[in-house]
Amino acid sequence: MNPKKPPSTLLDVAAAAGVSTATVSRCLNFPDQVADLTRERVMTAVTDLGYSPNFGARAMAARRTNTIGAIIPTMENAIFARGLQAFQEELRVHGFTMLVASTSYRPEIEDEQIRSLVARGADALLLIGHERDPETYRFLEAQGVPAIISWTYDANSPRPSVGFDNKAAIAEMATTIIEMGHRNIALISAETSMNDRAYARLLGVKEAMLAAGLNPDDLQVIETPYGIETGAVAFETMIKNTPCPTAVFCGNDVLAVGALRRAHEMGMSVPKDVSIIGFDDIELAQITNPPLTTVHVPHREMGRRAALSLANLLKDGTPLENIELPAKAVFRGTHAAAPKTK
Amino acid sequence: MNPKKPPSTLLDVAAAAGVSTATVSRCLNFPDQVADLTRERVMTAVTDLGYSPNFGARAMAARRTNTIGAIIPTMENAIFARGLQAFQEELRVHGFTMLVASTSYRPEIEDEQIRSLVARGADALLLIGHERDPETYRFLEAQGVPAIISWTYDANSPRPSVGFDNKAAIAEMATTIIEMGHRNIALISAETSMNDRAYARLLGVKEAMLAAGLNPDDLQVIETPYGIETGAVAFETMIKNTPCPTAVFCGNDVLAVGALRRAHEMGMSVPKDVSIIGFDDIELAQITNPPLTTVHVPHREMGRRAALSLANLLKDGTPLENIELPAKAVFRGTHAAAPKTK
DNA sequence: CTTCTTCATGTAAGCGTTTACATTCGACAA
DNA sequence: TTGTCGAATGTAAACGCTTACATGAAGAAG
Repeated sequence: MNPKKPPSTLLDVAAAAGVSTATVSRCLNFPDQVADLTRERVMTAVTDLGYSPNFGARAMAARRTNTIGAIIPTMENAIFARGLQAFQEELRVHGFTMLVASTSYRPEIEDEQIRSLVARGADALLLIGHERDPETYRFLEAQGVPAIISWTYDANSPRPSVGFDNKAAIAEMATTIIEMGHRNIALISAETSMNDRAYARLLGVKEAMLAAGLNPDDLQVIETPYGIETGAVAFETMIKNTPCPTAVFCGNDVLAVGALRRAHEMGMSVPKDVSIIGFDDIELAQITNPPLTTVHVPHREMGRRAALSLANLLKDGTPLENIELPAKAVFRGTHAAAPKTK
Repeated sequence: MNPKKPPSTLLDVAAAAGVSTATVSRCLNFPDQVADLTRERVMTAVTDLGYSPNFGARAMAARRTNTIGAIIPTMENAIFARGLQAFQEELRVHGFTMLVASTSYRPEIEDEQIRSLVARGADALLLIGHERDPETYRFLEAQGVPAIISWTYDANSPRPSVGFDNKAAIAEMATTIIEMGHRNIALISAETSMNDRAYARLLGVKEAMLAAGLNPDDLQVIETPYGIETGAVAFETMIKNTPCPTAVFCGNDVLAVGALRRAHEMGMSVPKDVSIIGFDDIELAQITNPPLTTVHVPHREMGRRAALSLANLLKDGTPLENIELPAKAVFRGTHAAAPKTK
């Protein structure tokens, strides 16, 4: 369509302003190192030509990008949205840019995305959960790219993280629920194979059962991909089991919302007939009817702290710490004492 | 911590494999141009060294990146999630990678993100809505970066888009609602100043009112940022107006969900006391109680078609087309005839 | 046994920045 | 006047890759 003039370069700007490329570069990066008059001349040339620095070239020459990559399992629902938002905001304060990628909960895609972001020059990475192919960690080390783990906390992990104790959080919730008389417990979980958060939550429920004198093996578990509809389907399957569970824990709020909907569709009353418990406390949890009893996750604080840690690492070399944040049960409307009739 | 060996480069691999950098490069990009034996040797070296190509250098040398940027207003809720997902999937089929950025509905941030993605080498862009500073369009043209507009369709626009007619879609819905006897109409809208979709939806409602013999100026409008809570607040304000609206349109489902919740909290019955109508038909719309009457937007199709168009443009130079997709009203549970009592 | 092809590989010139180092030019102290 | 110093600017060497072009070897054709 156009004569397709190639975009202008530093050299073009330098020529237009009658200075060297070095001066232009300094104008852009360290404005105070250059004389006021020159600076003005250069800036005019920049806007006149619509100059925009080439990121690749810049990254190559400067050997850093001020970019931090975030790799999350999904953008489909709001689970990570609030945390990421906070992460980005804090990053921005420190002069870093965020790049996001999502994996659809698939380890091989995660690996691909990690490599892609590193290749793109990410100075550091935010990753969700500890569990991944050791090869991937080796790769990051070889490339010299630091990574912080989030959405989970494990005191014993050699890798720094900022998150909460998934197991303890759900165990706390489960303990209370069991105290309310529930004996037949079910869990609709995400697939636990490559998802340590999901697995930790499973363990947490079992732990609470054990502590309460129940047999953890009696926990009925369905693993399913995340989604409202999948949650609904799982709930329906679950509820037809014998013994029929009176308390259904869900790996996250999205599943719980699906379960809740299906419960209503099946004519059940929540929480009278069955208790449904979520995890995450996303905005969704407050708009269901009744509002969802769930485990509150410190989304924003996690994002903020993760950003802060990485920014400090990149700026002054402050080593990453292992930070634990509190997650706690919030009791709203979808839990109640176990129904008497049995 | 480590001796911080710098990551290995093409040269390292070449040395390790005993070939030239050109051969390594060919191995990676055009494997069939190189002898089997050599290729094997090179590939071994690649994995041994944990080599990962430097994207910046590659982009600079090859003058393209096979990357397409998508800039959306928000990731906070699922409004754009499904469309983006489809966009990405289709892109992937054609060998392109997607880069996402979000703007929080702020034009100046959008401009920043556009520049950032272009600097990062995006070969093309997906943008939401037509309306933006002409300067931005000039910039894109100067940089030779094609962009496709989405989530809206305007036959008269000089810029190619793939979307639907926001005005007509909501007008269709409004016409039906008015036919059901509603006379006092309200609209909870996103801010219309730099959001042509929101503005078109406003016009659509007014158009329907006019066509039905009502006075468009009687439309009660509140503009508010997107969010469940903001929707709730706006609804409460709205409903206290005189005359009290019997039908409340919402600029999107998120606002509508907030409105619906507040209606319940205020002890109103929906749709008996008031009809609430959303827009977008995101997953959320089906889980409310009652399920939301809303305008269905062809999210996935839009994403797919946009990706396809851009891929074709980039591959064979097929020019972008202006594509209109259908959006249509879906009547679920939150609308009813206007209440008699007045 | 030449001469031509063809295929696999090597050579080296960019791509657009940043930045260490060199240069220039006044101002100011001695 | 001379010397010194610092501020402003210029010079040119990377940075890691792709690719047009050159080279060489091995067969095919004459």
